[in-house]
Amino acid sequence: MADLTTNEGERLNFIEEIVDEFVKNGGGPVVTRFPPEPNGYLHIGHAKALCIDFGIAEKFGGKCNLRYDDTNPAKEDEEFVDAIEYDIKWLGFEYAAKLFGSDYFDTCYELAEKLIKKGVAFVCDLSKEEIREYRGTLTEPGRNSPYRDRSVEENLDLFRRMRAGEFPDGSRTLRAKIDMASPNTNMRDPALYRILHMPHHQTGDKWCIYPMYDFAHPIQDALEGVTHSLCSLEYEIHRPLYDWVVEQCAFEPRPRQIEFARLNLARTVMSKRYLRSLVESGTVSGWDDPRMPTLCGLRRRGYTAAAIKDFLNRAGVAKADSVSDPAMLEHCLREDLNPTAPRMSAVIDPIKVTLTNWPEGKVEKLVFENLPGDESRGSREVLFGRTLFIEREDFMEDPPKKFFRLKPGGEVRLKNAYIVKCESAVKDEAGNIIELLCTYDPETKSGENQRKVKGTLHYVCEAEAASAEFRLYDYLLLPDDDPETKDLDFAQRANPDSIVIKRGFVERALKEAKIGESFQFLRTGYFCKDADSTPELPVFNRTVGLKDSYKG
RNA sequence: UGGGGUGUAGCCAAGCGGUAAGGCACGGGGCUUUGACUCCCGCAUGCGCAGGUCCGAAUCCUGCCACCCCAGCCA
Repeated sequence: MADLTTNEGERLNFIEEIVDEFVKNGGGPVVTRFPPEPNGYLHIGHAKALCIDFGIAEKFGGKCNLRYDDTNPAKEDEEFVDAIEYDIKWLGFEYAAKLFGSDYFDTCYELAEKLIKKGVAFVCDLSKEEIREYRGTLTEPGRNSPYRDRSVEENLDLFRRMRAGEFPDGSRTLRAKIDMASPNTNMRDPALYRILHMPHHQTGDKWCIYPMYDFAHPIQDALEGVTHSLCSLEYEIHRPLYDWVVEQCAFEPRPRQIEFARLNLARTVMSKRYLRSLVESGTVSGWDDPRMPTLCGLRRRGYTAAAIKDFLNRAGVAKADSVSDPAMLEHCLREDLNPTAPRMSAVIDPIKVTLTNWPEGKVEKLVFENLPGDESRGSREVLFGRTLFIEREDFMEDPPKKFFRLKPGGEVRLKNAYIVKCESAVKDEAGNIIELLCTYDPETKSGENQRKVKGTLHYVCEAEAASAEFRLYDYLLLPDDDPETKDLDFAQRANPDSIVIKRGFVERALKEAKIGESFQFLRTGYFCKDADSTPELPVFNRTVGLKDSYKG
């Protein structure tokens, strides 16, 4: 009988191996969950967790739930709920159910009473500071709370009154009775419930006590039938507590927590605190600034869901702390965009070219394939005439050896048009080159002549040109090894050139492009039309440049 | 100094006692009306270090080193 779980020969990551064994041992349907806290926007690090949670479910024929981890109303907000769902769907994942941790508050409460009755939880009157003092340190054991031995009746009474709102915030907690001498400080009678007189975005003012993550999460998992609760490495130390809760609540079957290393990207900071500071300080235009590692930022930049997922899959899943190279993400992006993005012409930093032997007023129509190699994408007409614009960097007055572009006396082909020769450069009083005077060879029209020249340039003809704004992005952070700034904190390592705005020209047709549409601008890179575009001035974000093997 | 983890190439990452996969990056070459794409070729006598077991060790054993996480009424 065919193996229904995994393809033969396919290498499984360590989590998949565990799940595979689970399934082969008759463990039943696989259930996972993606548990974001609705307190911010999803970023590419969350996308890794998303890929793992949904990927495992899909690979083993199971399901994955979206469950908001909303046990702390002080930090969360409804506004993030919709944004999170939008991003998940954009990535192409479909959750079996949309749930809130707060859906289980009643059950959590009942289980808390159950633990009190079992004598493994107690109401503690110690203040935050006192609890810290009693907890001990990494090397010294803690001391039992003086309230640890209250009777079940007293604990029950106190807990019910906590729920009834009789006590102020911070005055009491419900704590697990585990082991104040445990070398794992998470096991030193951790808090299970705290008092918080604060309305919750889902449950309103029904509650004034809220369960802690460590108590609520395993309960939520078990109640949903989650078989594998996948999370990042920092929760490894919480696993004994997770298992303790499952054990004490007597859940069967037991969900299993497995931890993996979170995604890190070089020159990219993913912490919510840092991203928030970038937004609030105005360093970036918002959470969806194209320089942000948030999914909305990457999307606006022109990154595709397919490329992000491909990158995450290639980066792999393991337990070793690692820092991935953004070059791999960019590779995946180009690979995704290359076969689909229409080729268009755009000149980002223009310099005027006049073809002195081209008849004044004459305009010729050229034919450009929209996507060479894919005839189904059709072609379009592009105008060509006496006045053109090329990239300033495509001309050098005194070029090095292997400069295949324009130079005095040199020839290049203008893409899909003619071979032109640079006769002279016109300068202003300051010596800046302001125009190139060239001649064209009428015998060299594309497709009609075999004469070859080494370089081919892109251009936009004046008759064709529409003004456009180009936004060129770079990392928000300076390199780690920059001697000037390497020891500074993130806030002081901001890259002043993380955005460079240019004004140039594009083919007229691009004015009609839709917001978010991606193109490859010939010889320069992949760009996507930004929402800031107006009918008069289209704006293009550089998603990623083309690879460039020219060593100037 | 306690406990929990992790160390394989510049960056990820396979490897599960039988003689170091793959991807990215990088270098060289072919093709090219995008210096793109694509196609060839190269890239760890070596697996944190030191011993040991074994015919044979990245895989097993011992010791050491480095890095990450934990002392929230955050998640």
